[in-house]
Amino acid sequence: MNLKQLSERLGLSQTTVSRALNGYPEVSERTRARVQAAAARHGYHPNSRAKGLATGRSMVIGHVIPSSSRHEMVNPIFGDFVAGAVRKYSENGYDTMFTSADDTSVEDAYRGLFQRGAVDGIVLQSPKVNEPRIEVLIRMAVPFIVHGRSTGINAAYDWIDVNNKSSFMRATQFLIDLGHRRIALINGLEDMDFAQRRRAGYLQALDQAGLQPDPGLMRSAEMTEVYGHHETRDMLQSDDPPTAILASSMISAIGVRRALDEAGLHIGRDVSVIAHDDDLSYLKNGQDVPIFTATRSSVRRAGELAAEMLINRIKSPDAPIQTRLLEAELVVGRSTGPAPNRF
Amino acid sequence: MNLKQLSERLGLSQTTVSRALNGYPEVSERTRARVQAAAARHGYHPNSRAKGLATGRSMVIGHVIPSSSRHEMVNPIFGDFVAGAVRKYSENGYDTMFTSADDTSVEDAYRGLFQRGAVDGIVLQSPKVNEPRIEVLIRMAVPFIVHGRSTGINAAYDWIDVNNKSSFMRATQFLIDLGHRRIALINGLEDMDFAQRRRAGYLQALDQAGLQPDPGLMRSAEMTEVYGHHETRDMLQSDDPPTAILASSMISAIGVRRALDEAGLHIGRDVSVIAHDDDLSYLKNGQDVPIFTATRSSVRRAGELAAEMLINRIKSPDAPIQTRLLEAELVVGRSTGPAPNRF
DNA sequence: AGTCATTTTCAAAGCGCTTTGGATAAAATT
DNA sequence: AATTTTATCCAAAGCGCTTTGAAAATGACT
Repeated sequence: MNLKQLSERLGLSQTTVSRALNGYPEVSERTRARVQAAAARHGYHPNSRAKGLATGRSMVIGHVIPSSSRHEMVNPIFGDFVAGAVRKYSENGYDTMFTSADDTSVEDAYRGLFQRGAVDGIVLQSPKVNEPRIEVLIRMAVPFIVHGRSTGINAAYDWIDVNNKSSFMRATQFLIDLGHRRIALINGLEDMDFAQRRRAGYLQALDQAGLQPDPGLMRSAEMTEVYGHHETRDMLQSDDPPTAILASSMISAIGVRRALDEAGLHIGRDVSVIAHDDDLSYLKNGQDVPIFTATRSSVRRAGELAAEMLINRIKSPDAPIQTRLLEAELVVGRSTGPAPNRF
Repeated sequence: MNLKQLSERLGLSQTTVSRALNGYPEVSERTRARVQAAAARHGYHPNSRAKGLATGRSMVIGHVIPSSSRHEMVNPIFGDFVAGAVRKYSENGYDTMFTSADDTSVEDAYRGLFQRGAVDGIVLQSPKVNEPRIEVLIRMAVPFIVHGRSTGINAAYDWIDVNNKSSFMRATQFLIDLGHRRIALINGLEDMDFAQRRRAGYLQALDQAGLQPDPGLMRSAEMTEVYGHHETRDMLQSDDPPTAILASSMISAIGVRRALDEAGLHIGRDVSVIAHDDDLSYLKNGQDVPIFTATRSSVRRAGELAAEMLINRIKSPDAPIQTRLLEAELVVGRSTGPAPNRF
């Protein structure tokens, strides 16, 4: 059932039917009601491709799946971020399109999506330092938003980010206040922008306390459970092991916990742990009492906000740049305590 | 730059340019080369909506995000399944579209996607028992594939599934062989088809060993970490606690481990644990030695296979029904051991 | 009753592509 | 040299919608 057939059945022109359905005022309410009833009865669904062709808008937002080709790794925050965003898109009549691309062809993937008219806007996730994709998007003049930021890119662009630096500074400070001096940082991949900022916060807190950073206590890799376990075990075997550990994700914090358990160490007493908690739906940090002391910021909420900001950008391409910095909350759980072996 | 402009610039008709670009034989190789060069030089990207309108195919596959509205929960396997599928789609020239829908409007979501021509095929994830969505899709005559199956639906449809029953039967059998008699099942939501099948396997193994199932040892809910922890703690407090636990996911198994740790019990010695492992990229079950004894089946691989099967279905709508049952592998790790307190 | 303003409807063009059914030029056949 | 094949290329129609510019119908006002 298409517009033509529907309009013939109603004895009206396509124009009138189209207008009736799209809420234009140039059509009497009686006619509109009649048209809507007929559309519902015959299950008429306007063809979105034809509509897109005619309007020049696709009503679709594009995402590129953030899978690092190196390790075939899907970021665990992906699901929740997307769930938040997609819901906002739907509310505003937008669909969502995904493409995947290995690192070599991301540029083509973005070009593909936008230049062939498949999407009206793009979300860029997991930016690296000096993220080249940002300039690609700017050059294409596509509305986009970055989830995160990219140090080294001076151009202005819309972004939404957690204040990674301040939250890791605060967490480090918290551990220092508890008397810890040997504090390890189990961070994300070096070239990720968020990882750099978190380290900067960590270093600054150490510096303010007059502590020398120890390169042996700063690890970085993809934030898996196995990685958290491996690095922790490694550090525990050193001559001067850490008494506290900052983990860049709940997933690797779980690995940290496993390594501590295996070593017979009690978390929160022998070794303190603070994790960054994205508040994933399947991995809540406890129910009433938090399991881990954590810097918390809901990635699902970030997805919702990112979607709203992007839709605004699409509606007003020339509006001033929008940015939004979310502050993570420090929740104190049972994984932290005073440093042992104090004088 | 569109086809018309490109063809004018080349001094050729739109027909010829279109054919040259799409690999039709009615065009000389010299012309084709010239056209391709010009297209590349001017960054010509055929508009996919126009193409779709003309061909009647959208070259897009639709997914509906499996978020149970009840708990705003995103299934953790979502990311990996999708990553596997999307890659296969790309290889075959398909894009991927997502919609979200709360439980009340799923039918509309599917209708919307297909009937307005937005997608050529649909993937249905996380089917429940008597899944009504399947009949909706059949009635719409849309090519689709189900990841999982649905007990109670007699109609024939394409599906790919893990042999949940046999793998849980085997895991239970394994625990029985180790001398366990009080075996708990921490399962997914009751109404999920996979949960039913897993329980059926569990019950059958108990039955074959002449063991009475204990309702107090069978739990089911959404498979979060907190849930695994909560149920385990609850069961440990009973008069006759289990000596072994089967967990329906790695995530809840992590909660199980946490509860055991808190109770001062040693996993694999005091209490044995077997988990179902979807082989998620960020949550590998150890590297060399598995952490948990587990029934393992890669959900990413399932995504790839589902994509292939769906693309076949789209290509040949009248081909016989395809189904595929994957056998999970039982990997023995360090979370299982002989039952304690034997006579 | 006649005029003007307003409401309601419509025909047709256009969005950017594919594809059908020729037409033309070059090569092969008689 | 005339005819048939074959290789190239093209004009135009069509996919299903929106939207412009105009026409018809209605109502309001002298």
